[in-house]
Amino acid sequence: MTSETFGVPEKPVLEGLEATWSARWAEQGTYAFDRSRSREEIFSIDTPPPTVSGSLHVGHVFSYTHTDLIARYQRMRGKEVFYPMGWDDNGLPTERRVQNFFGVRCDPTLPYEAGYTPPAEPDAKRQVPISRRNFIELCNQLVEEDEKVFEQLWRTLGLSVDWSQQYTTIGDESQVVSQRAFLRNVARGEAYQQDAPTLWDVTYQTAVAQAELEAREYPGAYHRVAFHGPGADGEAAQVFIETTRPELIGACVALIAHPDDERYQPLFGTTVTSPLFGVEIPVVAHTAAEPDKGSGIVMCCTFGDLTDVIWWRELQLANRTIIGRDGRILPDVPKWITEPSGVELYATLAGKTTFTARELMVAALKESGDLDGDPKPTQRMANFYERGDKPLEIVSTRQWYIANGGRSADLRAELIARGDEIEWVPTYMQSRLTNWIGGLNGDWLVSRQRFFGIPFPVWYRLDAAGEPVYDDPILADEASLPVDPASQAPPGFDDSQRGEPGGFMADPDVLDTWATSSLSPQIVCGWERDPELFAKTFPMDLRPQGHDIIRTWLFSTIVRSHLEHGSVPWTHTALSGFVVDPDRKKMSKSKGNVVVPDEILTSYGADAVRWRAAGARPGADSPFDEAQMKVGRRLAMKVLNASKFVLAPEEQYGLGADAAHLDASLVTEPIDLAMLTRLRGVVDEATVAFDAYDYAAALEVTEKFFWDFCDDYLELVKERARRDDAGGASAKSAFVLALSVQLRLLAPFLPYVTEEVWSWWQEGSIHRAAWPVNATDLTTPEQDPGVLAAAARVLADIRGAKSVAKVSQKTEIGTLTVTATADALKLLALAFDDVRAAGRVTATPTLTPDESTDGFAVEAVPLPTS
RNA sequence: GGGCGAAUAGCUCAGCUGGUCAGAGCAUCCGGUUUACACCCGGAAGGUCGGGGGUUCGAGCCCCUCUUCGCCCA
Repeated sequence: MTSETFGVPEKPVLEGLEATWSARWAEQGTYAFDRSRSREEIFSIDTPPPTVSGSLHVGHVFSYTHTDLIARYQRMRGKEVFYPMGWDDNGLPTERRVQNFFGVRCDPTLPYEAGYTPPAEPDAKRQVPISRRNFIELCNQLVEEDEKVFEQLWRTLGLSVDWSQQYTTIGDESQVVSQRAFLRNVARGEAYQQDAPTLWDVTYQTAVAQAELEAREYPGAYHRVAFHGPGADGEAAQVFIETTRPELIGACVALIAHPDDERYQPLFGTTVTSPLFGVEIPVVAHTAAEPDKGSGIVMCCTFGDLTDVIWWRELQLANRTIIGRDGRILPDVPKWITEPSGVELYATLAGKTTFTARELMVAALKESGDLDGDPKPTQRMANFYERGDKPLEIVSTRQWYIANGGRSADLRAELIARGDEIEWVPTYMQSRLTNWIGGLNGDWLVSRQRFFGIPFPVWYRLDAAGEPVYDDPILADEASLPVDPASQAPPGFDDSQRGEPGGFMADPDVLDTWATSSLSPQIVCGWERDPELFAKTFPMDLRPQGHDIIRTWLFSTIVRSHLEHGSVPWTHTALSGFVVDPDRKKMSKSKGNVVVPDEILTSYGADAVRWRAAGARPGADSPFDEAQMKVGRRLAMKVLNASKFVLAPEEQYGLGADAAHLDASLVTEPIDLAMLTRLRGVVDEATVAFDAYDYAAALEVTEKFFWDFCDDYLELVKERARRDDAGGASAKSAFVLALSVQLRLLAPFLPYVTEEVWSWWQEGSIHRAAWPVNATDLTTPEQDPGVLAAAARVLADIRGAKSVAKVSQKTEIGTLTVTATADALKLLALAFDDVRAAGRVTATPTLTPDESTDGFAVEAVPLPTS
């Protein structure tokens, strides 16, 4: 084999490696999944589908790199890696992006318009209403373009994904899986519909699940308001409550105080009347009332907050809804308000926003004298939908739920136990799941009043009056999935009966996006579609994800798998931290501190960016620091240059070593053997670290060795390596043996530069090569690594002497005295010729044994330069 | 208020079950045009390991407590 076949470039560069090799990998199917392998040989990864309507930032780049490190390691260990990529295009983020991008909005009442073209100059403020089908077409069009951009970025980054295995959360396969899983939940009684108080976002006009809540500070004011009771002797007595929401007085159903609160004990069981409306209100006791808050007695409404819901449920209070889904006061005067003045007041509130209604109420309370003092401003915690900017209202609506343990202690215990079956990286993250499950207080609300999502495979019969019969839904047949009930008629009906009395109507809602992504293992593994694949990949081996979505994605995936399969969805989960800006603040678009991945990939190269990502340990947040990328780039560059030096022919000033030198029997020099002995330790450590998903530690130990290899060993031995004798052969063989092992150890981190170098002298892709194993890759005899350490130590002191003398490192050493213990000197002697050559020691050195010395004492005197 | 995590050189972090554990890289400073590499090489300086207690022959490492920061949940 001559060097012409492969060839080492004169001046290797990093530029262009991404384009060259990502194309080659695609062409040669380097990362293609071979499904003929057995379950034991397969490692399956439940990749997080990124939200395509968002933009990728450097945090994504880091966490996807972390997964890829594991994928590449497992592949080199001989596993067939099942590594698909998904795109999360389902749901509200896409709707919002389509609205802004095209300047349209969905109006489900409009008819479909074939060949519709959106406005040429989109105006986000004047969105053109279009039909649901047109809207969805635009969603599909946009996500397709977004997904191409994402794929290109992932390919450049070098993710070893099998690109033939892609899915989207809105795609047909996801629809089939989501609908089928839902139908089975219904059949087993795990999914049900209920008319119940629901957290409602008035902006997006949709129900919101507990997991999507976010508590935020919200400015408000305490209003001290009088309710009226009969005094002891028939005189009117006043009971003061403090509320931040006086507009809800008309929805008041009870006043509640703590049972031990002596101030209010006489009132329990009696009634008072509400101010302005004169409605009779019971006074009751409940332990959730806080005596030291405000006046200690609180007004319970339909519904001001989640505590009101608890009271409503536990105390069986009346339902007095006055706020509609649009967040405005309902138009009709409620039947419980009968006082003429109350009716009149209500009429002025009807149709107003809660904000306006509050102002009107405050004015009326002031006038009637029921407001005590001025409102006291406060910051209260209010629940928000995580994407919304108005506090959530609680309205009564009919929604679909899936059991998640929120209403069953047994199920909670089972789900917590599933968490125990999973290996967590890092382990402490498990407590976040356990705590979350423990704190659940309601089932999982899965219906959303949105458009771009997977529809419920459900219709409702219409009775003779045209009213839907919700108790007896018509469910789609599994064989007919995916189904769109809005355009398809249920079994036994035809479309002319849609909306007619005696006919049917479609369930108008779509499934929560988490209801689909919670099935990602079922989607990618081919549940019910490809039983052979499913058996070989499920339960999956690894779920990588961010720690911020443990309560949503991780938890809901466990729920679905537990309910459907009675198993965990995967055996391991690895949680990535965030990339934070240098001030340790989370990166977000609104703060303007987002680092765009393309820029750093272009400036430093994929290998350098991956190197930096690998330095962030699992679960730990990592501040972004561009200076760090330079270090990764330097490592990649060093790999190129050191490899070139070893492999290039002599006419290129290389050592001319090649694959033919991969012969352990040629390595005879003690220092060469010592270096390889140390490398064996590195292989062991890196392997142990990777097995524990600690890629950062694997990189650290490998990198440390590599720099020492370059700076000390290579420098010590390179003169001898040029010789044409046994000593030269020993060095060349040691070089290529060490290079082969190190390239493979670095391959998961630096896939481009290691592949490039591998191609100079080896057949096939390094990424399909075997992870180094000492028993086969490093079979040289054991040698005390102290030989190398001693030589490196003395060489460092010689360099130091030249540095202090401010002379060139080329300067010859005239006097050299080394003092150390006899044993240490013995080790040094085994490599002393190399030390003398590397240090340019021309004079005869003096070696002085001294058992009292610790380490080496070196005195080196450079010769004066002429 | 509860849970989890973190606090080690100017910066980013290693320091595994207590005994060469006071380290690395970056930045800084000094020096070197060295036929692998100026996208380089060598060298130096830098910290009473957040504060206070305790356990121990011995503590960044274990226990208690306080302070600060981050995330999650109330």
